[in-house]
Amino acid sequence: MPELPEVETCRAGIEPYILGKRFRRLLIREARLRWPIAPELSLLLPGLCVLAVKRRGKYILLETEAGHVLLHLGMSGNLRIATAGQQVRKHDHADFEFTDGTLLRFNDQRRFGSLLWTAEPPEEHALLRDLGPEPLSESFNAAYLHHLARRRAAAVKLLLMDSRAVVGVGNIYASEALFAAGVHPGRPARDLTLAEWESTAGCVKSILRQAIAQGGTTLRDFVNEQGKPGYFQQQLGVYGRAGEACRRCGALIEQVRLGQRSSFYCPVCQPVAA
DNA sequence: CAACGGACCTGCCTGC
DNA sequence: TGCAGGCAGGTCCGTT
Repeated sequence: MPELPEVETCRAGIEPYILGKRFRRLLIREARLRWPIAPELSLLLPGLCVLAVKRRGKYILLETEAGHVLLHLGMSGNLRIATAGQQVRKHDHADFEFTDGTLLRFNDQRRFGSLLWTAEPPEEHALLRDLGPEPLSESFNAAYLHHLARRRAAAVKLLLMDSRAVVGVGNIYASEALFAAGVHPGRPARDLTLAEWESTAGCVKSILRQAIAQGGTTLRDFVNEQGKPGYFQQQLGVYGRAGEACRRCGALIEQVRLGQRSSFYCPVCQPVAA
């Protein structure tokens, strides 16, 4: 479900409810996520304060005096602010309860998400250590991509979805950014010119910024901390639109499979040859 | 190194 | 109506 815009929507949404609050307890209903929730976390968390609510790639980090809670939403994960006594729903795997009564509830149908603890600086954690640059940072630019891709025969879309190359870009926004850039998703990454990387990097940034401004994309079930959907799906140019007319040229949008993921593109706006 | 397939899960939709 | 198969916003891990 969530790519960077949805995770950022979630982070920004929960921040005002939990920043500066003190954990009273952690209730774990189902510990079997991508990795099991460490049982010690229930003992360790009470009494600690949320000093910051940060994001790195698709991870949400809750900073405390003693370490960081690392949250990943996987494909179907979600964080909601619940009110006291609110009915527990299917797949509500964990509740963070604060001393003022605020409840942060983690729901994840497919259990690909994770809830971890690290006492070391989070950037040194095994899961964050090798992550590439943030797409909205200066270091994510054409020169970086051009150099990184010089020996990569794999499709450019797969490079954009490789978290060691850049974080936060998933299946929707990779297709959307390449459409905006006019680059065919299946082109070998090493074949793109510096000018094409210029366009691609710029489009990744602008698409992500627009999606964040719209509260993310809701295809099936993404909702923010209040249970409200995002609105970026109304601006999707190609994702999920196979057989429909390109909004720019009218040609029919095509769908191919790259790295076991559905990929969408306009055959006219995104020609195979540069 | 890079590339690929399989794995982890639940639920929904399609077609027989 | 049931059931098999495919698909879904992620990403780690083992093998070539």
